[in-house]
Amino acid sequence: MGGVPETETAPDALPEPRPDEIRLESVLHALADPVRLRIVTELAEPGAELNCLAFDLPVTKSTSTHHFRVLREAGVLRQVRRGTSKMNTLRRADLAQLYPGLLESVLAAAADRRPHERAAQDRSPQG
Amino acid sequence: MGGVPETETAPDALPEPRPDEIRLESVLHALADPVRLRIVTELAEPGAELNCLAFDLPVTKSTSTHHFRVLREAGVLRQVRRGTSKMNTLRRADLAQLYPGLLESVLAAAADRRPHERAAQDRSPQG
DNA sequence: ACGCTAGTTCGAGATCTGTCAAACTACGAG
DNA sequence: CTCGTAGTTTGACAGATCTCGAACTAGCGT
Repeated sequence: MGGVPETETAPDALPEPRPDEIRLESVLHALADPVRLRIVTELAEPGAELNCLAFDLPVTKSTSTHHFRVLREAGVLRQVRRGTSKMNTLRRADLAQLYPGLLESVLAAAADRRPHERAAQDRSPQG
Repeated sequence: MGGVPETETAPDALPEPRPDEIRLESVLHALADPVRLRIVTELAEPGAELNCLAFDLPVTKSTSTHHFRVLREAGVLRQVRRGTSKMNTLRRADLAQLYPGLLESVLAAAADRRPHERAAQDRSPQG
């Protein structure tokens, strides 16, 4: 199970995989869940550094913890303790170096899918 | 069970989701499995149109069938009956239009991860 | 010390997933 | 019609995953 080594990326950062430990399958699996994909898209806002409960997730706290752990252990995000909270940031640089364009295309695709809230059916059957 | 509508993309094509039915999460989930990722990378060879057993997969026939179905129902590949075989092709155009750059970056990442097998001694020792 | 807020850990349950073996279907060749 | 090849379907099983509630830990303010 827990195979994530203690990386001294930051003093208060939780254990996360080193770049060479990040596996493509794990990243894809981490991104394949709706809740986690939502976390990642919200975290993709420029300069976003949010604590876990700052997200509007349709799950309980314990389930949130689970999803954040999956994302962290896959190498998608970093969690840093800060007071009573934990700040989350995307590991954009690491992912961009390992899998160039991957995160960007996923974010773009997810961003395209999200506007179902503002523009549900934009497509007219007749064109 | 089968929620995949019959799309008349080709006369002998197996039922597959229409482009607007392809969900990002399903694609990511389909690509998150090592066996399926391998299928996709082999299928990414230019002009590749392979039948199911043309792949060197470490699983039995029934498991192969399962994986091909997952990929097809996710919209990643297309299966066309041809004689006694089924030819598989990537739905590159559809995916590129829906999620630009996604498949490409996944393929590039997978190709970088895989060279331990096909190009192990390919790196020219001397110029 | 006390409580509040943020988050984890611990079962537990329901569902999904990957895998196999065996039996089955479908097409083509002889 | 019979045989072989290609693939599917079914049933089963082990393990992963998502989810929850309840109890627990850790820092901050008063």
